[in-house]
Amino acid sequence: MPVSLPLLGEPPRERSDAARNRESLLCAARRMVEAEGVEAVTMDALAEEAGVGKGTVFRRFESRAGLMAALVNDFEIDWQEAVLSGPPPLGPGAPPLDRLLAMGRSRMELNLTHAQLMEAAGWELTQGAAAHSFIAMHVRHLLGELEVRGDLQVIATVLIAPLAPAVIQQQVEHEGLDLDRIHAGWADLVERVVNG
Amino acid sequence: MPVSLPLLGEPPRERSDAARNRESLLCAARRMVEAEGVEAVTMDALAEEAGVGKGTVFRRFESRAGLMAALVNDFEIDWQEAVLSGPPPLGPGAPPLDRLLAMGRSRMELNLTHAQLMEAAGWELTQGAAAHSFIAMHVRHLLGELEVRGDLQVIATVLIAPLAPAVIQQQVEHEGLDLDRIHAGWADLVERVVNG
DNA sequence: GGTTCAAGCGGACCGGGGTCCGGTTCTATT
DNA sequence: AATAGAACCGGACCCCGGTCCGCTTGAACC
Repeated sequence: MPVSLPLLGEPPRERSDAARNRESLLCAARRMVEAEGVEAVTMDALAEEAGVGKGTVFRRFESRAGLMAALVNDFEIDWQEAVLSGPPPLGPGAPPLDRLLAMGRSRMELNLTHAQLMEAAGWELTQGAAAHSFIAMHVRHLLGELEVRGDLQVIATVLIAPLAPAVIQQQVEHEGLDLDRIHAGWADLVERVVNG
Repeated sequence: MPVSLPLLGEPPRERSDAARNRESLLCAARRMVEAEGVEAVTMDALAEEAGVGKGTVFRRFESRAGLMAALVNDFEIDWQEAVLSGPPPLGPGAPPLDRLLAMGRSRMELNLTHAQLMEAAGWELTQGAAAHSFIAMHVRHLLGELEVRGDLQVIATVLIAPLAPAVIQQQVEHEGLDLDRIHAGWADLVERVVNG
């Protein structure tokens, strides 16, 4: 009979070989993305590159989207870190409006840079929810400080929607706009909301 | 020697059997979507249901996304018709702000109703461009009538982004908001832009 | 009606995502 | 150290989107 019940908050630790494989897979994936682009990262090719079986890849990451999400997660963590405790105006210390505008700019750049990766990660749906909820919370907070009235939950979502990877990519690659102009338009709208 | 050169504007008409197969495939696809949902529409299953070979399906519609786009296109045509010449406030005859708000509401409903179909059609990227450009033009036009100052191209895109199927679906299905509330938030933002 | 040939047709085939299960390896317990 | 059993491993297998190519058919001109 087991002496200690498994604690709820303590998932049974990952075995050492499993951890090794996870690292190996993530490294291989990053290498392949860097060298040949996102589309070249086939689950079979990745397994071979990392020297493991295909089943292992799926065991670790559930799906291709899950793998891509794990890659995106690194950037996401760094970005959230920068927002929560980095230097102003993105981080704390600057006036709320400046922080909001800096957030938009920074997010546009991040989403444009990793648009393909995010799309492959099924961004709009699964993982997007987590990232979205962080950004939405941040934006609601800033809107609150700016004493904006109204349904902040919906307003935050509406302000965030134009930052989506597909939207930015569409404007940059098919409409020939540059980030400065896009951001200026978005900032214009934000200011009207705040001053309205 | 051919008596008449093929006129440039006149693509060599579709053969009758080809036209028959196209209709047959579209009908079968609509039936399957209705009965079993979008995901059940496999290219193999569709071919069998329509009584044609798989190659024919791809000849007609290029890809699964192309097929879905063809299905979406019907609704899209009707909607554009309603905007261009339907009854107010969506169609012409109402004040610009009323038309703009009605457009948002109507589009939200359309996008929510056909969210799965639109996603399967690769909405955000290919076909989305055509639909987007119609909506964007319409919104720019209304913003112009409302004498809104600024970069109308970018502002229009920013106002349209929150209407995207994925965004609406996310709010309705994962955040438990209803369309009335979402539309109210969007309308709030639009009014601030117009009055700002 | 006969001839011609581009257009259409269809199913065998391929590559990639995802599943499964028998064999192997790690770790907790004694 | 030995044992047991859970976690892990890997590759054969399945399904689906997409391609290819040899055969068929429709239509336009004689």
